[in-house]
Amino acid sequence: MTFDNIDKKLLEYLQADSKQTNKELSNKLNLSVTAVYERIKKLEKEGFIDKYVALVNKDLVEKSFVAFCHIKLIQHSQNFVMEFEKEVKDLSEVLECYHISGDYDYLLKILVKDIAAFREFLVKKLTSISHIGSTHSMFVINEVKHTTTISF
Amino acid sequence: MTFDNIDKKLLEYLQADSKQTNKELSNKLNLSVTAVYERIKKLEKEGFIDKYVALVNKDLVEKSFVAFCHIKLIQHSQNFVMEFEKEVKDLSEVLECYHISGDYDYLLKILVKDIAAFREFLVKKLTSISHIGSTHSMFVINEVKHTTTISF
DNA sequence: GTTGAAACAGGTTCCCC
DNA sequence: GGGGAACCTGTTTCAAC
Repeated sequence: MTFDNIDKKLLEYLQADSKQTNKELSNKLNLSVTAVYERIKKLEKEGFIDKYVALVNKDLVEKSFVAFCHIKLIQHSQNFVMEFEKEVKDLSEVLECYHISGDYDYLLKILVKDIAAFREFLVKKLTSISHIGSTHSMFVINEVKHTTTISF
Repeated sequence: MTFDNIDKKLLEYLQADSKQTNKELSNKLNLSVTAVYERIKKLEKEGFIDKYVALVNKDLVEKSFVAFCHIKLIQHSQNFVMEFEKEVKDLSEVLECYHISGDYDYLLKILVKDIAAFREFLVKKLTSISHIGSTHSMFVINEVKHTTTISF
């Protein structure tokens, strides 16, 4: 499909603020409202836009503690990998989980209330998951940058 | 301020899909449309909702390569830290940057087109930033989980 | 907090170029 | 593909309970 520079601009605007009206977008893009509307519908239909969401301030809702956790599995048989990944997906404290190259197998981003809640999570939930060998945690001291926006 | 269980439910719904109508939300929450409307406005005004955004499918827009990059600074004087953080914020390939505990000072999440683009980014942009001591990169083999939703 | 209704704005459709 | 106008759905405001 065609995906031109106007579409890229449009995606950048919608990633910054999805509540803008088509009229506002049409001004920024020098297009008519109809054209903007059709381009957005096209981007939605073709899957360029996954979904529209509200981003919540984690500090105000008492989820201020962020940690990254490296995890090594005991074994790497397909069964072990699949079971581990399935169980991790069900943990609401785990916002992100990546299978990565390097010394460890996985990198997890964890969000909880405070360090006590993190300890609780680590002991009660994470390390009780099947097939975990070792873990290594890093605490976030400061969030320097955090965006969901892909730039073109 | 009051922030009750209905507000939490409401935030969960809006984090999952911010394009729902107030009528749909009122059904799920067993509230009137007016009540939903007022709660949302309250959550926006008090800062619980940072913003509304579109989430873009990175693979369709040719940004399929994700890497995490550990960075150690040469020195940790306030000037060095501030300069480094300022420069990192301006790099569009860096979606996230955290000051963390542990062997390295920072953890960065990088998004680019492919491994060639990553090499380019590393050599041309990242390592030319001031005060960087050493770096250590980990490539994402598979994204097991990735959500922006905070659970309550 | 609820209901209902009125006013308005924006999304959506249609027809034109 | 883009533009303009009509239409229609959802948001916003308000009054009364």
